[in-house]
Amino acid sequence: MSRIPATERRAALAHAALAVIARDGLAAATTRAIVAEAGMALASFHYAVPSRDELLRDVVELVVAEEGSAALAPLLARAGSIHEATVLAMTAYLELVKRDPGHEQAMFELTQYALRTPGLDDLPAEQYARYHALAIELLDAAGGPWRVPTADLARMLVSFTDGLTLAWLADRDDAAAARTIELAAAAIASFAEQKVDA
Amino acid sequence: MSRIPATERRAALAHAALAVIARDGLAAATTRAIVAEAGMALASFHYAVPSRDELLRDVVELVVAEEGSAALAPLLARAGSIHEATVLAMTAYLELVKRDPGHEQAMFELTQYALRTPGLDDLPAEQYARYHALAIELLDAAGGPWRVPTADLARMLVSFTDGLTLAWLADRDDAAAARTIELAAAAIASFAEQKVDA
DNA sequence: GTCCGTCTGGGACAGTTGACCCACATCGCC
DNA sequence: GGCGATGTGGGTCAACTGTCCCAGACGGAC
Repeated sequence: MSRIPATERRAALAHAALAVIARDGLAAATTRAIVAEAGMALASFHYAVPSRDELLRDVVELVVAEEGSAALAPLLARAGSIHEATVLAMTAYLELVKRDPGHEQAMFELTQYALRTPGLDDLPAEQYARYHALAIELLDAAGGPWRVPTADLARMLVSFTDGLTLAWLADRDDAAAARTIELAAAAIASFAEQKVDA
Repeated sequence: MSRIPATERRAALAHAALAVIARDGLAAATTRAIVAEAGMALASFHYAVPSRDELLRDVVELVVAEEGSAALAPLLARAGSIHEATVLAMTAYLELVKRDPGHEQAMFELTQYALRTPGLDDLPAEQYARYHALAIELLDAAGGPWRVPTADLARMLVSFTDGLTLAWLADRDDAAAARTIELAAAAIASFAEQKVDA
């Protein structure tokens, strides 16, 4: 094993941990499983990271940063109507989930774990603040102005996406998920300013 | 310890397990913690239940049955408009979550665990089928007929409730949750038949 | 009152876990 | 070319886990 600075190892361990969690679940993400995934010796773990929980904190931050900006931002540009844009964006997101369900499930597991763990219990609030901020960006890009505060609509969009994912993970019903997206998009589009017809 | 038939012990263990999971999380629900909560000897565990996973299956079924029918059904009767009824129902549900957040989080943890565990991975689909069926009942009771299939709307309602819960568990923002409910209720009410104005 | 199946309690087991320690290799710098 | 800081590897530790075993206590049927 070549010599690698501790900071790099720490990042590599976070990536390895995420891979293990996505594949086998959070419970299987033991220090041994993580270093095996990273191809390191067990001792490197506690040399690079004070504790397992500390590494999981890194993992959550990694997931939020990566998942958030990289995956969702570019989806909303084209498309004519707001309804269409919303459907496209949510469908693209669901495709992402379908392609790697474990990865998405890993996020939920990490959030639940963080909520239960002293010292990590501040993370979920941060995590969802990031999501909500991202949703605001998306809604702004999608059209607007909106008849209701964009922040409120953003929170609804995030809630909706989470619920959609959870339900699909549970029953893997592609068709039902698509119909739900259609409905949700219609609901969101109905809050657009210009759509008020009465 | 008085003599108790195995079937009763099994039920008592399931309740104890749920209590432990709600309080300390799924990871803390060891066989020892569960029997301690139930006030039993460790040996009683494997006398009453073949394995820990088998008990967790009981717990999921317990949660689905109890949570589902008992908590949500009676909430929707009164109220004038569909919008108002929806707000009332969702607010009541959120109150339930606030009163015992651990209980609600336990459900998510159990679902995630079941998805990862061979032999339990059929449970989440069943669990969500129950939720969806319950939501259909609620929507039927709330008013209707609806402009879209009730089943689709039900799935949206469940997704929405899950997402709402998840977000609130993460940031505990009561006011934001209330505003999200308002929006969601408006969205759902807009799918009511008589509300078509155009 | 005897007996047999049901239930109980304490103890034990092997396996796994997070954390740690210390002797050795390697690197950049003087 | 030596030297101190930085990284590595193997082995080890106590704690905890799910599961099991067995001797005994209790209950009701005869």
